Amino acid sequence: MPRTKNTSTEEKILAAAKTIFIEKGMDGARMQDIADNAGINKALLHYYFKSKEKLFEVIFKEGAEKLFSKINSILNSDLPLFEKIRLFSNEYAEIISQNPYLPLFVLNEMNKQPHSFLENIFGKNQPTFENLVKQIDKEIKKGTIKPVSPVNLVINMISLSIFPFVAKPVFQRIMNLDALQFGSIMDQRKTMNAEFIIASIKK
Amino acid sequence: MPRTKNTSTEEKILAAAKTIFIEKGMDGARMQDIADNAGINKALLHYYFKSKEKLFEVIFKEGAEKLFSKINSILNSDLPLFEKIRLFSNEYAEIISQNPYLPLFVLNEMNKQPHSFLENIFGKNQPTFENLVKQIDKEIKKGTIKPVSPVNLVINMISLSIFPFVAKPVFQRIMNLDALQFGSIMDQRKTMNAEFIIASIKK
DNA sequence: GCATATTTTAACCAAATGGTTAATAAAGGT
DNA sequence: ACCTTTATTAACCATTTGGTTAAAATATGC
Repeated sequence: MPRTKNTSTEEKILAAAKTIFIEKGMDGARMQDIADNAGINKALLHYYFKSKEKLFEVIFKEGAEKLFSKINSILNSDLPLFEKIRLFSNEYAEIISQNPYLPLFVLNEMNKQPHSFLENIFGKNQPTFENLVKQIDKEIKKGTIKPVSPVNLVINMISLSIFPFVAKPVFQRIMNLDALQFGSIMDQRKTMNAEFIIASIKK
Repeated sequence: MPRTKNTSTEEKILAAAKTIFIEKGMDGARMQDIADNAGINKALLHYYFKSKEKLFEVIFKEGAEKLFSKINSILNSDLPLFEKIRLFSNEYAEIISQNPYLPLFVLNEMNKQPHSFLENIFGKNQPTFENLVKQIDKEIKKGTIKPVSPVNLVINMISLSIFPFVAKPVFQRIMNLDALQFGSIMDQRKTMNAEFIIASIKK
């Protein structure tokens, strides 16, 4: 049999697990489905990753990383506020466009997994938004933006970026959009989101 | 045995099913857990509701109804635009405050259940936003608001209302908020959301 | 009070599922 | 070539799970 030697078994398993877990979630995913999707024997899953939970942990951790790592790095960078908002919206929209089903997966599991599991994964590396907070305070004093709490600003930016993808079937239905129309609206929003946010705080 | 006669068995089942399904989702929910939560024998679930899927259908339908029915009725009412935005944000925030775990449940299942299931539940009753669209066009022509697509405006309003609850564990973690702090921020947002939206479109 | 219909339960069942095992195949080292 | 280690597989196992059933309890109509 012509086995593609370049993708190792472990990589095939990870790719398959990602597909299945993100589509079905921890509870809905079946080890047999992951094995089939990877084209290997089910026992290999346990040979390489010990248990379903351990395999899930790897996939979840990677997904959470992809989803959250950029938030902090951009929002705490040294860019001017409006540029920062634009960069965040654009880059973040891009990440999510490329992984449209990732947010729902991660959010869902963060709400369902026990606290101990999350603690173990996220550990103590508490992000900090000091830079952003100072920056916003300064702009408020300068009078360039209205008084706004940094927490709510961040919540708004993230909400506008992520939620449309999480609620895709809802919006498609209530607004009667086919997949193509929905896609092009999401494309518009890549630049629009930042302008919405800026307009809402600009004085 | 002193059976509380006022709550019928069927009602007890529905209440328990709601609790378990919303907490665990279709895949994670166990019929035995629902029976235990209702304090009855598992066979009664099938006696009253035939199958897990049928029971789930009832709970999901009720949840989706609660979540979506008000969107249309408010957005298509005859109120002036800004009042409409305020009413929507306030009322919708209230609904979700009172059912904080409902959105994730509904969104999750809408993404996971087969198209046929959703078609069967939502049927043909296609909501229409004609009123709102005309209203927005009029305000744009009058020059009271910037040019904005109604679709994106509605997406923004709903995103800001719902997403913070869906992503509660995320926001609590990245912003280091305890449950109380988070709750008080959500309270602020009940009125803030509308002002954000209005500020973003006002000329 | 009694026959009938409805409700409830304990015990049971078959299928599915995560996980294991023992044997086989392939790779690596010498 | 030969031995050892690593990788892979088919068959198997125990438990869980949605669902059924037959009998018991309760309510209903007369």
